[in-house]
Amino acid sequence: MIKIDSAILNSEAFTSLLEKVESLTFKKGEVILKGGEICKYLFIVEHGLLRNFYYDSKGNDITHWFAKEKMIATAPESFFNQEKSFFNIEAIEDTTVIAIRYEVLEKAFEDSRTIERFGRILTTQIMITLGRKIIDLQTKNAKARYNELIKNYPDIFRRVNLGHIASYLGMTQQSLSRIRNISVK
Amino acid sequence: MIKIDSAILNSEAFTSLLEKVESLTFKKGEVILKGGEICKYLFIVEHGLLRNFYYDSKGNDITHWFAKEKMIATAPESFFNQEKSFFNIEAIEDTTVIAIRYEVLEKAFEDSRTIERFGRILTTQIMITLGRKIIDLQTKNAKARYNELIKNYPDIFRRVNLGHIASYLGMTQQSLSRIRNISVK
DNA sequence: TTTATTTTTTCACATAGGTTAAAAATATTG
DNA sequence: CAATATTTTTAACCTATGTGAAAAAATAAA
Repeated sequence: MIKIDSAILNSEAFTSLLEKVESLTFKKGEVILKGGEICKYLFIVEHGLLRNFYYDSKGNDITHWFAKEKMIATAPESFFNQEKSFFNIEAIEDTTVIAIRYEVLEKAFEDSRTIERFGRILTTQIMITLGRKIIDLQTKNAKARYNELIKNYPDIFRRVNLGHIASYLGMTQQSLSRIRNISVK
Repeated sequence: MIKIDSAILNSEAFTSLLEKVESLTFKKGEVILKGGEICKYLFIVEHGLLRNFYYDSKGNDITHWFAKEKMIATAPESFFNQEKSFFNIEAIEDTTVIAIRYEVLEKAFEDSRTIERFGRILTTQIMITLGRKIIDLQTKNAKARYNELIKNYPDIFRRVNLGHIASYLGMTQQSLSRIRNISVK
């Protein structure tokens, strides 16, 4: 989950980019991107909550990422390489986003050094965040991953149902339910 | 494991950057970066094999990444943010690298649009690769992760000992040994 | 070679977490 | 408010993988 610093959001270069972006609204439950489509947008969430998910080989719905206010949501591989998406994106709450088209962002990278730099720093930080998630999955058991999540995102359990959180953590809903109840007792 | 396209390696801007980089050689077994230090270099492997690893909460040595010829090795968080490293890097084989200092790279990002773009594209592709590894850890069992690895990196078992590969795959050495022998029979 | 060292395999047993199914709780709708 | 749908919990059982220890095999060193 990547937060964009408001200093950047308020910069001149970013303001100029903002003139070329779209403001979109999604209803709770709405699917914004379906697997197989090419992801046209990079979203920055203004209000609400998006979920990036995919179907594994057995057809299970697996949450890959959540994006709440000020966070970014997209299907990275599809968006940045403009190829068919493995991921789906849906709105878990009524959500408004700033939606940046691929061509607009590429153009902004051409035109503005600041934006290109922002893009590089952003992907760098996403890279670091993903690295941390790999470490968690590689070395922590289910309970430790759960504890990590509530430490970093205490509000998530109020906003997202258990099944989605469980798959995000790499476990079944039943396991998450069991773990969390043992934690309380 | 990220490969750098030779077209980029041969570009003018990159050639100019190459004048400011260092060529370093490491002996097999040599530790190049210790956890707690600040990672000064981004390495591009010319010959040999580097291993990026860390110690988990129980003190186990966990492989995070391998980098063979034309691949990149660094401690991303430490290098890009110039903070103390969680990761260690060691040479698994006698290895020669192109070593780019942080200040040199930052300067190159300032001076050259091409290099800054290269940096952005590079971190984008690393981001995508890490995303794939998360999917594997989240949804595949030990045997499927093993099969995935031999499909993509058939030579790795000749160059790296089992324990390092096992921790990279998020399992014990004994499990990997068991899995691979069942696969054969 | 022979010996020492490192790496890999094997085995018996333990356990975290998966599976399936059902019950309970909660939310949504007419 | 009753009826229906959705989400969460519980429980019994199962399986993949971990654990600890040792043997075997491979590799390196003397």
